[in-house]
Order: sequence, then structure tokens, then C-alpha cells
Amino acid sequence: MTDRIQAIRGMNDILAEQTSRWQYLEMQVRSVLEQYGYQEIRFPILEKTDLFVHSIGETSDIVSKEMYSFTDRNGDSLTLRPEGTAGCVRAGLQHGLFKAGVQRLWYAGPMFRRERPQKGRLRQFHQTGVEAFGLNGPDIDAELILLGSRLWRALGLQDITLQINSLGSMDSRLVYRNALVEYFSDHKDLLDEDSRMRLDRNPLRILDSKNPAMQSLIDQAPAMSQYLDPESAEHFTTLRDLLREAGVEFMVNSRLVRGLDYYCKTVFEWVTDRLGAQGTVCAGGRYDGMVEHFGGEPTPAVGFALGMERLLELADSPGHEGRQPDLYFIHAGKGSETQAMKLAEQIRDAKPDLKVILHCGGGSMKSQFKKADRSGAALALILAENELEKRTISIKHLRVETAQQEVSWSALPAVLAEILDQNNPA
RNA sequence: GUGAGCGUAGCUCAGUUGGCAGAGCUCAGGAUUGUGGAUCCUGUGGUCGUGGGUUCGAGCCCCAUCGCUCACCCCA
Repeated sequence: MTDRIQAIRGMNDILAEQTSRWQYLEMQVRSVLEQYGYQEIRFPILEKTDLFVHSIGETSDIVSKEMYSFTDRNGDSLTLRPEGTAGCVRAGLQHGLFKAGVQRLWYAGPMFRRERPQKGRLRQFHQTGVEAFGLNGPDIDAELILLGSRLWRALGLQDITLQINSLGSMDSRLVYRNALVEYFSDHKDLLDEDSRMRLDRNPLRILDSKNPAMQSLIDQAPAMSQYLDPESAEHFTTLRDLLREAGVEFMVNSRLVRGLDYYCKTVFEWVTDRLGAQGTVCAGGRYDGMVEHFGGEPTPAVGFALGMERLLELADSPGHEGRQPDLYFIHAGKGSETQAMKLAEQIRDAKPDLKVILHCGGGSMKSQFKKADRSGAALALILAENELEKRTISIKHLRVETAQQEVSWSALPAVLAEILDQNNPA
């Protein structure tokens, strides 16, 4: 206990008890993504530090204080990915994917940010990312939102609401930024310490300050919607129309800014109030400039990321425990062990769908039965002296009141199939 | 990085004004030698997070430190 090595803070083990819930969630996510024709892509967890600095932005919190970076033996600075979009773009560029037309891609895996852990926030956490490249219209923005909406339905989630906003083109965003700086500079005496810091680094972020003392100042600040360029405004209007037509409820939140520098035009967040302070389950937006920024052809792009731990906490539905074993194979007496192992292998050959636990470690019949029961198995198979001599095996039902039966080794697969089919008509 | 709360068995937690460290669950064994679950009995398991201090005596009081949790910040 004293100085045993422990996991790194904020990097949790997911134990066997939990993995079936993860698998269920991952399966649901994957099947919805496939419904929409998205394809899985896999890329490294480690990338050159510059990739993240130049996409997420030097002034962002992620880059300025949250990355796990280190110097490789050859002097390169490498970083554990804090998000997936940058790596996805890099991989797409490196393999010429964006020259081959529209790409609908997804990926899943761990991300790393060195923050103070709290509810819904870890240093190693898992995201599923969805990205669409090569489409600049609001239709694809709407598709991504509908995809999310369908996923909540598939998971039976109710308490998630959608917030959307438009940040405009990079140019109009710059104009707005200047207007904001001017406004807040005029009221510098009313700004809190954090906001003063943000004034020159990232003024848009002042807008989503939670400090109640700042609310009236923020309420009277210039609104982004006044500064949208005509194209962005039309894009946003059409998106809202599409969502209304599709029956997706949403709220326009003009203070929705997002912390990564690369976003433009559409941004959105799916939020819940059931998760404590970290209520964002899924968020994303458009990043039309990134591919070009990294030296590719101008390629519009939109995407979002799902926080899997947060989603898991919301979808706390029981009943997705791992499947119980079908058979627990008990054996006792001289020579039974080798024969039991052979028979168990034969059963696995003949009936690959069955989950068969062969008792290991010896012990009395009584203790073996106890373990059979605890394993949750439907049937116990028994091979002891009597059976061994007669070349038979006894089958005992552990969950239903049915007489124990004895069958020959050769008849075993067929009998098992019959019994288990009756138990699970499905 | 800042603040608050909490650290006693594998897990959940008791522990009185400072006086021999406990329970339930889990795990292992047993209650007529080849039969589980219910009940009963027994056992394993602890440097009370760590280090100092006060005291005849500290799980309890004081200081420091580490860890966990929640919140701020920020984000999925």
C-alpha cells in the first residue's frame, strides 16, 4: 500500500466489470456511424508537437498548458494527442485522401490532456471523433447533428440538448474580435483577472465566463450575429431550417465560442445538466481552413467529438452485463483432468458459440460446484470416476429444476445444443 | 495552477471524553467421503495513506506531505 506504484493521476483502469458496458456503447456508436456510411480510420496516439500547435492554436489552453510533450532521442518534440482532428487531417493529407473527393471518417481512442481531474474529466479520456471532408454546405453540418441525435435515441438518452452558433468566416471573426477588444477595453475596470488575460490572447472566450459579476457586461457586448459575413449568415440560416425540418430541437447560443482556434462558421454542443460541471457530451464544428493551412488544397471540413466517459455515465442503463458462461466443467478423480480438457476442446470445436469454463486448480466436488454456481453458468458438466469408466458425462442444470442426466461423450454436443436452445429460444 | 471535503481489510463503512483495531460483503475451508444456491460455524486479510510532533499512551489532537473526490479554470 505504502509505496506501491499507482496509475498516473487522471489515467484510470477500466476493469473487467466495466468493459462490457464499454463494448455495448462502442457497438451502438459504430453501428450508427455505419448507417451513415462513415468509415473508420486509425492514426497514431503520438504526433509531432507542431501538428497540434499549428491546428489547435498557440494561445489555446490545450497547447499552452495541457499537452503531454517530450523530446524524442533525436531531438524532435513529440506530443500525446490531446484531440483527434489534427491527426486525422495529417493522415488524410499524407495519403492524398482529400484529392479523392468527399471523405466521411471516424476514429476512436484515448486522448491526453494534463488538467486537474474532476467529474467527467480525466487526463487520459476516450473520444470518438467524426469528420467529413470536402463538403462546404450546411447539409453536411445537419447530417452530423442528425447522426448525434440518432445515437442518443439508440442509447435511450433524453436529457441532452443541442446548442448551436456561427462564428462566421475567419475574416468576419477577425472583425468581430476587434470590436470585442474595443468594447471590453473600454470597460477594463469591470473585467475580472481571467478576462483581462484573455483580452489580448483570446477575447472571444470572455463571452463564456461563468463569473456572475461579469454577466451584465457580457450581455451588452456586441453580438457575433451582427458581424457575420453574408455567406456565413446564409449558411447558418439554412442549417437552422434543415434542423427544423428534420425535427431536431436546438437553441442558438450566441456565446458558444469553443476553445480551439480552428473553428469557423458552424459550432455546436450537445449538453446535459446531469453530469455536474462538465456537461458537454459531444461538441464540434466547422474548420474549413485547416487542410489548406497544412499545405493541402483548400478543403472544407466539419466534425465533432464524443466524450465516451461522459456518454457512459449518462447511459447508465443496466442489463448490458457480459454474457454468462453456458457450461462449467467439473471433474474429479484420477485421469479426469486430461479427459475433461479433451472433451471441453471437442465441445468448443463442435459448438463455437458456447462459453465453456473448464475448472482449473483442483479442489473438492463441493467447492467446484460452488464455483460453477458463482460463475453464472447455466449447466454444470460432471466427469468423475463413474462417468470416466462408462465414457459418459453428467449434466446438471444449475438454474432450473430439471433432473440431472447422463449422456455418452459422443452424444454430448447434440444434447447440449438441444438443452441450450430450449433455454434461450431467442 | 487555485480552493474545499475526504483517506481505517480486496469492497462498503463503524470506531464513544485519547486507553488492547471492528462489522458486513467478498475470498478460502467445513456442517455423514460425488452435487451449488438458503442457514450456521471457522479461517485468511491492517505499519489506521506517509513522515514528524504533543502525550504515560494517538485511528482520534497538532504540523507537513502524498493520494482521492468535487468545484474554479478549461473542455469531450
